[in-house]
Amino acid sequence: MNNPNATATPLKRTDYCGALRAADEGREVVLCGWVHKTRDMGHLVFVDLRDREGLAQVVFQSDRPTLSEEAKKLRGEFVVGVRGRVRRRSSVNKDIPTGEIEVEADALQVFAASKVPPFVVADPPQASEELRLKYRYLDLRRPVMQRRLRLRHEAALAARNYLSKHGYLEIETPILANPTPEGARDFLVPSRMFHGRFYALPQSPQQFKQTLMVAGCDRYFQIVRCFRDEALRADRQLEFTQIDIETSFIDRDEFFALNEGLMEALFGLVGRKVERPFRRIPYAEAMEKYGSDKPDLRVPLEMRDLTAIGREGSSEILKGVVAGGGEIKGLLIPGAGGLSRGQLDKLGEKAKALGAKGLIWVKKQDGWKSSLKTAEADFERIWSVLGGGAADLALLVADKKDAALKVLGEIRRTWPVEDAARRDRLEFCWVTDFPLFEWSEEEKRFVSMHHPFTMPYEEDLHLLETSPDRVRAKTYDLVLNGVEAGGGSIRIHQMDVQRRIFKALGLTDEETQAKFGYFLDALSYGAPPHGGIAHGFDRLVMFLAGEESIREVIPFPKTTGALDLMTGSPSAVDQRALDELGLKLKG
RNA sequence: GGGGUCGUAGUUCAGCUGGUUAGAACGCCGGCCUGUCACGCCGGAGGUCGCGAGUUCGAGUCUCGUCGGCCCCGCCA
Repeated sequence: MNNPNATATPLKRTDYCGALRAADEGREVVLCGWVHKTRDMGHLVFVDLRDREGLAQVVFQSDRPTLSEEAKKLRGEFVVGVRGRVRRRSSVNKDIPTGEIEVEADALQVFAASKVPPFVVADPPQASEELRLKYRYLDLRRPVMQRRLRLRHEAALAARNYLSKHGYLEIETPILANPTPEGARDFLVPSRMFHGRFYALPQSPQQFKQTLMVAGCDRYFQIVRCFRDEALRADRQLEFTQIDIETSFIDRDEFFALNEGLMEALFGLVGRKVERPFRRIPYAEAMEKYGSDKPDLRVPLEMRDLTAIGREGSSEILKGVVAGGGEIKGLLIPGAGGLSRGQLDKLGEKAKALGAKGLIWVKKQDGWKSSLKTAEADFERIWSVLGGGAADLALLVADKKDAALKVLGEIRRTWPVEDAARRDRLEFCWVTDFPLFEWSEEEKRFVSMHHPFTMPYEEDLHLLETSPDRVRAKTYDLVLNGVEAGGGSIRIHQMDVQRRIFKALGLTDEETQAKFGYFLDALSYGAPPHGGIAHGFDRLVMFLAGEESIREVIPFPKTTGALDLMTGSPSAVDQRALDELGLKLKG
């Protein structure tokens, strides 16, 4: 661009726009950044200049007519350098940190012009997420996004420092690895050297990190990308980042404390207090009380079992459910006794949508009111078990146990938390002792709930062959406000136990050898007792940023349709690439 | 794989039970303006109503299909 004011050599930045303060008054500075906004007053032109640290106001005055003319040509998102003197403003702008000062320009250099951007670069975003993703480089210029990138950096740094301080070494593991036989769908990578053979991108470095324990590394961690070819959600991406940790000679209490300290360090970055130690809730209890394996403890409601009232009470309906092997669960909602008939009907519809046959409600207002017809003594008993008061509402579901827990659990989970202070709390807990196996309807066999290397409780081992579904595993999920923030387990380090697990999973020796060959070999060369965890880094940063989607803290995320709207990936490849890999597309 | 919801100027949206010239705000372009900071004032340009079929005298509006965004279920060891 023709620019008579340009100095012979490019202007060299001395300061960030956003870093200038009243203390810089009188200094000659050079700022480099993007034109955020111009206000052309005729003989006076104001330009807000933006860089990653913030905004500064630059003023061009008519006593330098050529310079002023150049300034009038500036448009949004032009990249410029400005030299000038810092001075106090005649009227302070209290809304921005640099509002006390401005830069009186004496030189301007346009490094690059810009097309008119598809949306205005400003907070909050004035564009749909679709458009923001397509022009992510513009979206990321927004101060809020810059802060999130920085926060993510600081969180990774804090995690590294914390774990390093506790004796953990960050060790890299392969991205090109073997397909995982159980679990999520793998991303496959064809091999050019071996047609018909494939690498897989790791769902997690699980086997490698355990191998590092066998290798004597003792304490490993890695902030590592993981890949799962599954449906995307607000809190799930095809590729995501874990803080992956593994420890030898592990003491579970110490390990919980280590991880709680890590949370303390991370949330300390945003000035949030973390209350320790975290509550520990066995899986079975979590399901009974909250109907969820990741309870949101900000919701101050708990379920109770009322099956005995069905069995011993006067209601033929409840009696029938119990006789048929069902159970009765109750949820007391304090202060909800005033709900109208219409609101109660809505709740009933919601329960039905969740698969319940019906929802029973009970109130105590001028005598008992309920959708259930039964003796007063039954209501008295329900009230006594649930601890109800006059203004309260009780919701009951009589059904198969899992169904009843699920329905009331969902009502509990989505019940609005009125108290703002309560809503803002960080409610961490450990949910421990998940079942080792769960039945797969699809495969008609038991599959690992966590993964096949998870240690069962010794006292449950005798159930392995007779009632595998009743075997508890030494697992632990870290749950924060109803979101699974991390999960891990103590691993099996004895080959004989590992063999019994594989047998219970219905795998033959040949299959296990083919699928886990090297790893079983490794376990038989002196494996230390060990265990570990993996934290969802994106989800944690999301919490730190106060956001509700991990896309807000990932620079270049994919849409829920698995597309990258900026790059257009995934994309087709030409025939030569396929030929080289020995691949042929169907149809 | 299934359900819900959205798609209209560059952007965010409005547009009624189908009706003749599709609007607003911001942005953009031009002009004026010496203290603005959501600058102001005057003027202007800008539309394949996501795409494709269908119903109808007539479709932004109704139907079907399709593509895309978001949310949820399944799935996510």
